[in-house]
Parts: sequence; C-alpha cells; structure tokens
Amino acid sequence: MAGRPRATGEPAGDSRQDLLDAAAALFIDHGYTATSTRAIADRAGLRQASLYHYFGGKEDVLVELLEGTVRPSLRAAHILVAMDASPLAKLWALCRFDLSLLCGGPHNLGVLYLRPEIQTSRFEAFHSERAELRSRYHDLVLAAGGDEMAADLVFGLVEGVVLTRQSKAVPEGYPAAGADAGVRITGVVTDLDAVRSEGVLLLREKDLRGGTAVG
Amino acid sequence: MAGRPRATGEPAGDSRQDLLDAAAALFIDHGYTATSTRAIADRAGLRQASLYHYFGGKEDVLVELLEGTVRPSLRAAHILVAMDASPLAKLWALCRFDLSLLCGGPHNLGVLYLRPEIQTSRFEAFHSERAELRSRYHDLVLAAGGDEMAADLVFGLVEGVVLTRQSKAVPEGYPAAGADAGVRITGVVTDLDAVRSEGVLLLREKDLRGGTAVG
DNA sequence: ATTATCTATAGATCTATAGATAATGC
DNA sequence: ATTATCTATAGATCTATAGATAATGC
Repeated sequence: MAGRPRATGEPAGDSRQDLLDAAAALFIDHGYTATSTRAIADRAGLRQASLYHYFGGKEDVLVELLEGTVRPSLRAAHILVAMDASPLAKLWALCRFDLSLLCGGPHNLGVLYLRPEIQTSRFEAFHSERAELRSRYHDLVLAAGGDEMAADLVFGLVEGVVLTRQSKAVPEGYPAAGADAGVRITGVVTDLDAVRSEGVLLLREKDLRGGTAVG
Repeated sequence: MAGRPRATGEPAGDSRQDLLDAAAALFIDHGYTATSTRAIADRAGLRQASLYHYFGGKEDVLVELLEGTVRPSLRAAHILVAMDASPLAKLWALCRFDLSLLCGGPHNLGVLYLRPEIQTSRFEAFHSERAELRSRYHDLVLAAGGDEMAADLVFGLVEGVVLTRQSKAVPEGYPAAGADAGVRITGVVTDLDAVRSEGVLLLREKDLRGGTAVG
C-alpha cells in the first residue's frame, strides 16, 4: 500500500481495478486500438505511465477483461450439465443464465467478442473457454433430440443479444423469453410450460443465483 | 482515365473499387482504427496519399462500405412486405434472404455493425436503414400473431449469425434452418412445412433471386 | 489540359522505458 | 526499504496537405 499520492488529488483506492473499469468502458465505447493508455489512465485518475506498474501493456488489460466474461457462464454450464434434470430444462436454464449475464452489467461486454484485436495467440485461453461453452450447448441440444445446426442457432440466438443490446434497451423479461425461444428452436415438440418451470427450479440452485456479471 | 502510372507497376484498374475491397478486408481483420490509410493503399497497389484522391478520408471509405450492406436486405424487405402471402411465409423468406447475405460474400461484413467507430453522426443514414429493416421484422412478426419480444429475438437470431460465422464455417443449409428457427421463435403454432414451401416460392420472385452480397 | 498518381513532409499522436519522488512500514 | 506514483522523453507511428510528374485526350 501507500506510495506517492496521485497528481490528480484523487484519494487512490484500488488502482488496478480502477484501470480495468476505465478500460472496459473505453474499449466498448471507442474500441481497443482507438483507446490510448493515456485515456485509460486519465479516466482512472492516474498518469499514463502508471498503468505499466500494474499491467505489462494495453493488451494485458484486455486479456484480463475477457477472461472475466466467459468464466461465469462456463461455470454455470458445468454445474447445470451435472444436475439431474431433463436436457431441455437444462438448456432453458443455461440460455436464461447466459442471457442474464449478457444483458446485465453496466457495459455490453459481449461486443468485445467481435473485436478483431482478440484474434491473436494472446487470447487463446479466452477462445477455448468460449468454444467449450459452445460445446455444452451442443451437448444439451443433441441430448434433447435436436441436431447440430439447431445447436449453432441456439448459441447464435443467445450471443446475438449483444447486437440487440447495442441498438436498444433490452426489456426486463428478455432472458426468459430468449430461453423459451432457444427451446423452441430445437424443434423438439414438448410442453414448453413444463420445461420452463423445471428450468426455473434449476436456477434456484445456490451456485447459480444472483449471477450478475462484473464490468 | 489515364494519369501517372502506379509506382508498384501494377496495371491500374478501378482504383476506387480496389481501395474499397482492400479496406473491407482490413477493417474486418484488423479493425478500423488499427488500419492505416497506408495499409489500405498498399493492399490496393497505390501510395498512401492517393487514397485522398478518391475519398475525403478513412471515415468516408467505411461509410460507403456500410451503406452497401443494408441496402439489399432493406430492398428485399420492402418487396416481400408488398407481396400477397401469409405473414409467416414472408417472415421465413426475409430471414432466409437476410441470412444468405450475412453468410455469403468473401468477408463477414456484418461484424462491422458492432464496431464502436460507427456510433457517430457520419453513420446516421446507415443506422436508420438498419432500424427500418428491424421495423419490417416487427411488422411481420406482429402480423403473424407474435409479440414485440419475439420480434427482437428473431432479428437477434438472424444478425447473430455474424458471431457464429466468426468462430466457424457456417454449413450450407444454415440460412434455411435459421428461417425455420425464426418462424418457430414467434411461438405461433403452425404447419412449418407449409410455411417453408410458401416462403421458398416467394424467393423465386425475380427481384429476390441471386441476392449475394458485394464485398 | 486534365487526370491519376507520385514524393516529401509538418504536426500530432501513441507506447514503453528510465529514472525521480513522496508516501508508508520496519 | 518498499511501494505507488510521478515527470520526461526516445522512437515509432499515422493523417492530411502541398506540390511535382507522367500518362491520355483534345
């Protein structure tokens, strides 16, 4: 702790986290390349060079932000898959959980998935975690009787909310409605009301509650 | 025509189009801000300063690229809406058409929709055309008996293919399967086979055939 | 005479490093 | 003695403009 006081006069709290928060907002609103290390530091109340005390460089900041976004969803997927319930109910719950994360939080962090700067080896860990999440969706859709393409469509529907959220505020019931849609897409004829009820129960599990994203 | 020959020796064809093509590839692969005017010109076989003979600046190039992507879809939407058919069949056809455009073409141009650089007044025309396309989806979903949220979900499903395409090659039948999914999402109980058959017929209309994107 | 291209460059960035300084903690 | 911050700066960009040059077209 301690150290030289900030030139801005601000009462230095958790500088590292301040830098992450500032970077998240700027990367989303202005883009990665368009955001200078100076802009990040300024917003966090520090001088440009101080960023290098906490991170190796700008890329390290983005790596850390991204890793934090898939983790919760992947964790939820693992828990759900292991539970004792029908595949469709698990699928409903996973869609619902994932959509809540993508719709929640102060920033539309999911847009970062489409940024070209993350197509380098520095982001391999992030990409493989996201690929694994996609696999869980596939497993559930196939187990429910759907096909490969339906699985891709469901995953696309869920992540597609990122585009929706960029254009307009998503309404309250969107995650639940999206989960309904995800189940419908599978093409498996079923009693949707029953699936939804079972899915809601699954999300009551203690490890799956209040899963709102950081950012 | 004519003018001083290129320093690269290349046999100067349509320089303006060459610049647009080069910019499309680079904006998508490396990002707008990360792409320098020099990189665009180099790829097009010209010197950096020559870009300014054709465009006011880098931003003008992006404006032109984006305008070219929504136009065909919006045009198709207008034609379909005016046709004499069931709302669900029109919706199926619009989804199918739109998905074909987003899946086709050499580049995944749709990713540009999520770039932060386009959130300025320079891109207002593009944004309003895209908003109008969204409205057409809403009209059709509501006419078919679905609600507002279903309409947003269908539009999100369609545009969500942009994320899918970034991670993997989308299979041949994806646009048709996506159109099926779009209809299913509405929640309107119906004979999907009949809707699909009717939708396929609508796309036989001369103005809606072979609608593959430029880029 | 017009056009498409070129070369050269001013002015404004931006990243990362070197090294100083002002706090706390021992 | 350690840590968090600072100031200063070298070196590498990048955009846009000024003005020259090499073709074709009249």
